[in-house]
Amino acid sequence: MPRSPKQLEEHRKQKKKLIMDVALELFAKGGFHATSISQITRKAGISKGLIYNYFSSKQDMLEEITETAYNEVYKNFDLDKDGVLTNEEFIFFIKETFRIVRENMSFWQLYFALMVQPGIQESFSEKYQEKSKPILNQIYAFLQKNGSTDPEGDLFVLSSLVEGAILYLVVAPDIFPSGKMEDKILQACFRLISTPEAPPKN
Amino acid sequence: MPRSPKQLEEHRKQKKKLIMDVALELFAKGGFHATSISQITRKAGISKGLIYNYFSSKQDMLEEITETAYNEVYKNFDLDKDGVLTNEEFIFFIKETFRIVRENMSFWQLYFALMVQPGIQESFSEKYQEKSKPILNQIYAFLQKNGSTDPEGDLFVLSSLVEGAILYLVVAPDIFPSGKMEDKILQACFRLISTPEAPPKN
DNA sequence: TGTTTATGACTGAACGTTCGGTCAAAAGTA
DNA sequence: TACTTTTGACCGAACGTTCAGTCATAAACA
Repeated sequence: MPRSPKQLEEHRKQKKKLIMDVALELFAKGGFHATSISQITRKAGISKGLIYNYFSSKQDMLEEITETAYNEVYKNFDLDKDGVLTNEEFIFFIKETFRIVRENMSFWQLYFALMVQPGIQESFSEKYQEKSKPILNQIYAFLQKNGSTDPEGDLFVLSSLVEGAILYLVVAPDIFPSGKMEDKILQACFRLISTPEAPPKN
Repeated sequence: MPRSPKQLEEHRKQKKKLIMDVALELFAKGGFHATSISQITRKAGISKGLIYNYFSSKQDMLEEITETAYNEVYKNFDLDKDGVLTNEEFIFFIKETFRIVRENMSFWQLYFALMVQPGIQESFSEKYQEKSKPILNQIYAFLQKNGSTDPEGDLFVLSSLVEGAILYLVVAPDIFPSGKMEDKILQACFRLISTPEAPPKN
């Protein structure tokens, strides 16, 4: 249809993105199995067959969507890796987390669905753990630096708190007064990481 | 006539429970839409038709399962209602929560799936909120008693922490060293509810 | 003309659901 | 006791429907 090979590739890229965006939204809202190819094509304004010019199967589509989405997510987490996190960087990290979740609600909805029901995408949990490991390691080091005697356990507690809050944000975004709650979670984090002897001045 | 009505009813009750147990497990593991009636009947050792002597539809089955399961869950939460929670009762409450989750893993897996994807069971989230409201109210009062200046916000933070931990417990039960982590969560709760001026002796 | 995107009617498999019918067991009858 | 009647749990083939995926064809460029 278009002209040069360059333009061609560009066009394919855009079409693929359109399909993936629509599919992600429908998968997130209704679930993978409950969403039909026809629904996707209807909403994307394309034909059924075209899907299979871009993806080899519905399953493949899901995998490409999750792969792309969490690459998108994690490329935003480039705190300088060399040193251990400062307090400011930790605050930034938490705020970034909430910002990213708020801007990719559909993905995070799908994320929880795939976490809870691993049968839908076999390797999702493992892949995700792998991707998030460097970040968790930084938090781990941050906890050690802050005098934690059980950084593993404290990391778990912190993760629970943040993941729980994200779950609320995703499940009930209109109940969640996000500005205030972000601050509350941040405060709670500092309460949890500070050693009992020396409470933080923050 | 044939069997006595008493015997009959008892038998029906048991059969229904068998079907519901099997279905709950499969729904939890594989998801509602991905689980077929045939799978359920195969695992329960019954015929396809029998399902429809006990339930009017697959959807109805899901609704009866969730209704029964969370009645089961909440009947165990009978702390004496009159007064405000003591510290000991609060500790008991958290420990009970984890115990109940550990003993009903399948339900809680399904719970998260239905929370994240409300399309599967329309009224689930609302029904669940209604059931859990009295408990949350008790915690709310407990937070007020403990000097919280923002019990609403603190309740949210506490809920996030506990729900996040439960999510971990459900998603990765073998990674979660449950004994230790329960204690950690409990400690974290007390850190969060204590006023900054007067840290708890616990 | 040759190449590639795009279409949508089509297919076979699998799904939830239905229904005519079977059968073990209890109650009635003698 | 032995035979008949009556019940409802139970079965599984078959139904209509929906699904993911296919393919012959057309349209739009080069």
